[in-house]
Amino acid sequence: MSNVFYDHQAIEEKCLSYWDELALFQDVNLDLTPSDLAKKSFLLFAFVYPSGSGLHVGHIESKTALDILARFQRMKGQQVYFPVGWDAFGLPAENYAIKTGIHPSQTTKTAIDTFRQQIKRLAISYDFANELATNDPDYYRWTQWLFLQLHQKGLAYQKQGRVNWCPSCQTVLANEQVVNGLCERCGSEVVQKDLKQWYFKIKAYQDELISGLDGLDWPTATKQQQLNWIGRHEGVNITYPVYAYPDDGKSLADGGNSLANEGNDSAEEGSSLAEEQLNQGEDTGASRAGEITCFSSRPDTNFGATFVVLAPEHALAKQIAEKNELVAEYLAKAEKKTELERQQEGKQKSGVFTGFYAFNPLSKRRMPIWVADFVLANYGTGAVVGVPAHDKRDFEFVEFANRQNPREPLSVIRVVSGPDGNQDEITQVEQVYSGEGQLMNSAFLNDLSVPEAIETMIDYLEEKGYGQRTVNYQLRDWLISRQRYWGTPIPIVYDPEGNAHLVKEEHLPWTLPDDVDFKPTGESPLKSSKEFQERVERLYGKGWTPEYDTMDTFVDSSWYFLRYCDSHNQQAFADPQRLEQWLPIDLYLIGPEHIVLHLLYSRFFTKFLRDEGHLKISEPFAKMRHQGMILGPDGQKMSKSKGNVINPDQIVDQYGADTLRIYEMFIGPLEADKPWDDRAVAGVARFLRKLYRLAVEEIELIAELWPVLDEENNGNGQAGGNNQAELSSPEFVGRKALVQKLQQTIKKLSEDLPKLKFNTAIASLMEFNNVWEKASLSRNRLKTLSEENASSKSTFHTPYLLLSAEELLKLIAILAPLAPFLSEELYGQAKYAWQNLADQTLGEIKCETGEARARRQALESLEFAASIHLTTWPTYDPALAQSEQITLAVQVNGKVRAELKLDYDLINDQATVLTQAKALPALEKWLLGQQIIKEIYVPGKIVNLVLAA
RNA sequence: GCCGCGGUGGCGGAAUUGGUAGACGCGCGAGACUUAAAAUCUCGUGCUAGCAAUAGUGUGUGGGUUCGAUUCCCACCCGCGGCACCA
Repeated sequence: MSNVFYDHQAIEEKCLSYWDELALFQDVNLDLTPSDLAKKSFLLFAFVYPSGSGLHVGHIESKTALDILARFQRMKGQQVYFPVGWDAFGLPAENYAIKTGIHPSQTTKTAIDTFRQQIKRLAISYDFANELATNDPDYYRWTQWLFLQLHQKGLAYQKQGRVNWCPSCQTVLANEQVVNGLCERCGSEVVQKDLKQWYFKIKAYQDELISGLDGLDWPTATKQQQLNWIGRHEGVNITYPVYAYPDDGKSLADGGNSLANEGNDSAEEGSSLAEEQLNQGEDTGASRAGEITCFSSRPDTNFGATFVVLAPEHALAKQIAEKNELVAEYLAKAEKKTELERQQEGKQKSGVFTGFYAFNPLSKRRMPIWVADFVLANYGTGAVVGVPAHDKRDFEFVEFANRQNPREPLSVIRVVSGPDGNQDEITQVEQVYSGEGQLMNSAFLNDLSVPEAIETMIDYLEEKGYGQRTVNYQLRDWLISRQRYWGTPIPIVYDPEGNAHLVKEEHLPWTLPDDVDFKPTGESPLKSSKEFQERVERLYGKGWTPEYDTMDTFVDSSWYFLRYCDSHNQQAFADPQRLEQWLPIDLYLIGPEHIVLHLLYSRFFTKFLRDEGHLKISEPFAKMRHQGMILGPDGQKMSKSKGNVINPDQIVDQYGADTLRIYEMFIGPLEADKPWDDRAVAGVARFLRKLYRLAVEEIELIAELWPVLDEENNGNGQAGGNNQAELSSPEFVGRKALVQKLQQTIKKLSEDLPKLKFNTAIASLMEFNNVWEKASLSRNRLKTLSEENASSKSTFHTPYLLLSAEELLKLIAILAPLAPFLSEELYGQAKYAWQNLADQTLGEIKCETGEARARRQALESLEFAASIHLTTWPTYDPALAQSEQITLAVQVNGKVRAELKLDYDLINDQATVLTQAKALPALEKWLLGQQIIKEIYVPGKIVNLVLAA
């Protein structure tokens, strides 16, 4: 018996071909009946890029997690849809093609085949009948269709402008793909280029992308990151008149108006010289030179605004540069800087004075206008007012500016008091205060709090016509053009005059040509295709040309879940009823690295298609969770260069797929990062081997013992008609504890699996296994003992069962989602061993008693499904799962001093519990001569006796 | 700087409507089997003192609330992730 060997290789091979034969979970019916609708569960795993190196252990973690859930839900009777597909376009395959000359379609196909084979080997129960790949014309035809729809609504547009360019990848990048000034893919320094590119107008949905987050069951951190990225800021756009002075000699085109009647009403004492000069405008020769609008989220501090700064890209800055060499020089320098250089300069301020002034009507102050690259062109208006007392950057800029131009220093005016009413002058950067406080030096705002002052000020500005309430967003439109080959062609053609036209819908899929030269030239590789050019001229006319750019692969991967609803549909991207039935996704498991880009884009597409009448939902992913990363044994992120990569194939070869699955689920919470531990893998393998051995022994024993079973062994653990001696026999006690543990384990798994708490679920199975092992051990001892004694003709001991057939089947069933191979094998063995017992063994048996016959027939009539994975999830009996006795901690003054064994029936009997507790011998020395002033009993939890001090 | 998450034995981690901290696994120690090793099995294992019973102490630090705090509140320290001259 103990030589039972779990031959994982043979068993896995056998199961895989058996499941293939059954087409288990393949091609599920996606047309739901109304009663099935409530039970539908659409489980989605992040789209995978099929890289050449195959599946890594990180993939396996998240795939296994969802697979366990899928299998569990199926056993619970849910209608589960668990599809798979490939994010197959992308740079690595193309770069590989450049190096080797092998066409990306070839490497991609090979990679997908490898992935699919590895996934099957791990028993991930995907529905492969609906598999899709983004490089399939059947798929990208609808990606292109989506482009057409967006274009027709004005949400896909072409724009000339400065864009991020990766010199190594030879393509533009979206803002989201630039990380700290570097290309997120290859790490090269990103430079700016002026190009005409295609954009999707995601900003059209910016408000809904915020409000839509409210009802979603997503981790709060994820929601927060999306909010940060969209970056909504309320504030006010304040417009200031701009003046030039004759001595500066650079008046702008349309100047000439005097300041005349500006700001008479709120005049304060102590006007500075500058203000007086301004107020006397005409006399000093100041001339009106247009106006400038600045965005501010802190208009309450506007009395402390002492200067204005323009971004180098600002229109006014460019205008000034035409007549001012210093400014022109600065703009030229700023333009050449890369994102990285701007960032590396960090807090090092630079800038140049323009010679112009803005007039602050509140403080009656003239504010010198500077140009500096710390102001961003594409946020707000590209111009800001400087409030150095309450903004660190502004203060640092003042320090710089006053070195640069000491003849006309910028001043620092405190307008908000600090904590404890601090009103000190601000002379050092450490004093700059951006927190809340009382307003000061601010006329009608004085003594108001910051929020009050903001409201009062905005109302005032609006009333006076100086400003207008505004909302700004950090989100920018999505640049989707890529100068690469291996992607979805943008369905646009140009007429001979260069005007863009949509490719006609009947020409979709607008196929990616094959005859291209991959060598990067800085231009789109599609330019080299003869076929592409000929196709356009044939279909659209002489002199017409195709759009040579392809789409960002995020376009492909941000609507795939819709296609899953109906992957083979030739008439539409999916059938409307299917979409309505299956969406939204019930659980999306995705790595934290996709939180910003992919999710934002997917939500944008969903909202757009809803507005077009194709979808009824506004949010695609009702519930989302993230898996953590599996780190190398050294606690570092796995990477080839560090040599700490674990190869999953090798683990499967050595220990089997179930071990790998359970190990990865066991090492820690799904969402946490956790290091790989080789020795712990072996521990999991040991656990499964023991479990298998115990189960096989029990299966055999059940089959062996049917003719001689007695009541207590075949029952459900209840006392029945046994006498006292039987009840207290070790085998009865051992069996009873085991059955109780089984009930508790079913309960634990039923609760933990839907919550994705696989680590604790597995721990409870291990606990069960430990109890089982101990019980089995004492049974074997008894057996050995009785065999020895049998020869000397003393007491003969009957072998006994620890688990009944039904109980064992329950155990095998709860194992099924976690260890699909092991449980299928055990299920098959049980079926084989227990069916047709009479045929197998009756010949050897002299006489079958009536009772034994009944037992055999009961065993034989157990119904077996074709697979354990087609059976239903076992139920548990709460009464059986509950121990009859509980152990209660008894505290004295909050410290545990004794334990009280308590019958479960007495759990609510406070008086008895307290009496029993106080009588505990262990408490004697603590209570002796002490007065108890308070007795606390929390039913089932604790007793605490509080003594007088 | 802002936003978010976290800090528990030698290690991964468990336990939260406040109720015996350390489940489960790894490692480690002792023992059994073996000529020996591996494998397997048994017992032990937070720390300190003690042969032991036992006592003290213990969930990043310092306070607070409570009969009782890993859990709640306040302040701080450290780590991780995201965003970042966003005015």
